Amino acid sequence: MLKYAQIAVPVPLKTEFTYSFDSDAMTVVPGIRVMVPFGARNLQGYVIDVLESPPSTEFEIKGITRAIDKEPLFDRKDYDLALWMEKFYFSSRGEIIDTMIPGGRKDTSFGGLDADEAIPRPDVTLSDEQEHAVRTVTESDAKMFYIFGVTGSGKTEVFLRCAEKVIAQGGQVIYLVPEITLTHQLALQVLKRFQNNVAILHSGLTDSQRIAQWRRIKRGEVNLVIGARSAVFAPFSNLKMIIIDEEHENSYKSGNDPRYHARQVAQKRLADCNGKLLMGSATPSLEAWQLMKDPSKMVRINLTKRVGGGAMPTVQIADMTQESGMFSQLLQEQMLRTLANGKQVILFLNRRGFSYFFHCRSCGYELKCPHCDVAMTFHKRHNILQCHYCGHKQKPITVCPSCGSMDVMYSGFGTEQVELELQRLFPQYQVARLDTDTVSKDRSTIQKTLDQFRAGEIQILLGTQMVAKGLNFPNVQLVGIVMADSGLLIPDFRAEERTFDLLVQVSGRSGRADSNGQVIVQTRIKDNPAITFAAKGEVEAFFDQELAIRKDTQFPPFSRMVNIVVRAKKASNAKLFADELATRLRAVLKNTQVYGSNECPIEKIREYYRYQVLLRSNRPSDMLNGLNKVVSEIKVPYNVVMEIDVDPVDLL
DNA sequence: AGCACGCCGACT
DNA sequence: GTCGGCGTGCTC
Repeated sequence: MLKYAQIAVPVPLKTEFTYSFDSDAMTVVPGIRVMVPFGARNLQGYVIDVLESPPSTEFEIKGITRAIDKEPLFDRKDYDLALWMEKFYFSSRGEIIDTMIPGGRKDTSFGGLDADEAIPRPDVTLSDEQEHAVRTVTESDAKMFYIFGVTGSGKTEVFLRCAEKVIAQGGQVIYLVPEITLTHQLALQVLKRFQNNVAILHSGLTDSQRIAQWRRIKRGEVNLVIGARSAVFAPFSNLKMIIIDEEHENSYKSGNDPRYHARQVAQKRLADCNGKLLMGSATPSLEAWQLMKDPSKMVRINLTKRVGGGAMPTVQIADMTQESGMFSQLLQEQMLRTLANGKQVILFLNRRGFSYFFHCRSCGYELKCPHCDVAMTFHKRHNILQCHYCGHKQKPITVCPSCGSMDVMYSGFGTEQVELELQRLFPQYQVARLDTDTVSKDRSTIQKTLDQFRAGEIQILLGTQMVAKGLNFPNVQLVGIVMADSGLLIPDFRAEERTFDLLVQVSGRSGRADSNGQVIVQTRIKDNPAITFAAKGEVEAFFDQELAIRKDTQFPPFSRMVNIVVRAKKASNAKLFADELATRLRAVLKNTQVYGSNECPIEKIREYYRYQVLLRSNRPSDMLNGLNKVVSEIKVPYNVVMEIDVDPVDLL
């Protein structure tokens, strides 16, 4: 018999499409994937509904090519969640379902760090603090809990015990970790502990492996799921708890089209099933910090002691305005001393490459990527200039392309240059560099480098973000932050929060086994609160004063924001529409400030000129409802692209 | 978002 | 004369 199906397709259109199929020839039920002809292409679609007769005959109805699944991959509740996200994040249901179900969009993450810290120690008895934490979470009627604990205080063990309790009572648990923390080692440990009761959505899985895991979850064969951001969609039918480890991490917010935040989705899911949200970090987001002030909203649980013993390191600041070169006197001396004692050093710098700016001293010309409004980074090893935004590569130049002068200079150093300098200054020691340039070739290099470092074959480990988190090397006694300011110079109200988080996390790598840990923070702005508070180890004081600033200035969490980016190949088209949009928004939105349109901090990326309109409100429903109205009414020209980011984590 | 169609410039 | 640039429109 000829039947019809409503199908969502992964395109940015907030509609479903009607297709026909012969129910005698194929089985099509809601929740399965099908292949459908869509315009000139063939797409994977998601069956929302099956109908006996077509809803309209205004258009030509095409037939479903084939059914992909036998069993449904999602149900009505999942679909409702997708609809909620469609409205909340201004996305399309097709793209949302495509992100929820594995095998759709590619997960761009690559894992691989050896996060010893997260490894549970099954047989240890809990400390009093941990014991108390588990009891509070499992016995209290509250719905949100926050484990605020220093690095190494045993949060993971508390999380796992809570999960065990929930599962023992017949509930199901999702455990979210930041992308880089989900490692083979952690996976093995959790597997050992939960055996075939856990599904691990590891970034190394292939699409079909992911689907296989998804089916196990859907059938209720497991009661625990561990994974990064998108694991928040795991299709449990009796979900009772979601755990978010390292809650402050930005990787919980998706950077592309449904720009969802896993924490928000988690809250939505839990509200619908009356489950508990359990989060934790040594450096909570200010949103969480604010909520913790009111125990009726979120219960705060402190873990104050490192379980393995070991005191927090001492922190010194090196004022780089008084120094020349990339290493301060202090850092050099202490490195020598530490190395001479047979101890190891980790150096952190958040910039890869050799140097950053090409500048002509005759005419002032600055070299930028031809496709982006971004300086090109020089990579010495491959002797190439590269754009870190679009990947464009070109030959290095020695003459100014504008005036022909040879009086040019490269400035601003990255990890590649630091590595060279280290080899020059400490020729008797082995240096290894860990950043995307040294690692992307093959993933095993990370593990190999870390193994060599652990074995003591390498004495100085230099790296970007990659060395900031999770590493636990007992023999590391000195951590140097080569340039703490890099994150502070960007125009973003979260710059200080992020810098502070990073400094605290990196500092946590020093002195894990004994009490002689040392951290040296090099900076040109030594009085910046992010730096001074991190140096003193005053975490709570920093968050309190930062919260006070946010309150005064009415930034989140005391308001909500939406960043609307309008981009087009021709700047004038982007600007024209952005202005029109801003005007409409100003006319319609109540209790909302509308800023712009303005050029984005990065004006051009990949040949697209970018303008932004920023919204801010302390009556978010007014802002979001009004925005919905404007967006549905306004006509976006074909030559411009509009991207709406609700609760943005950065404003670039 | 893709992909096709269609209308103007510089090339074998 | 055509190849191909991107501006415009559409997708059951």
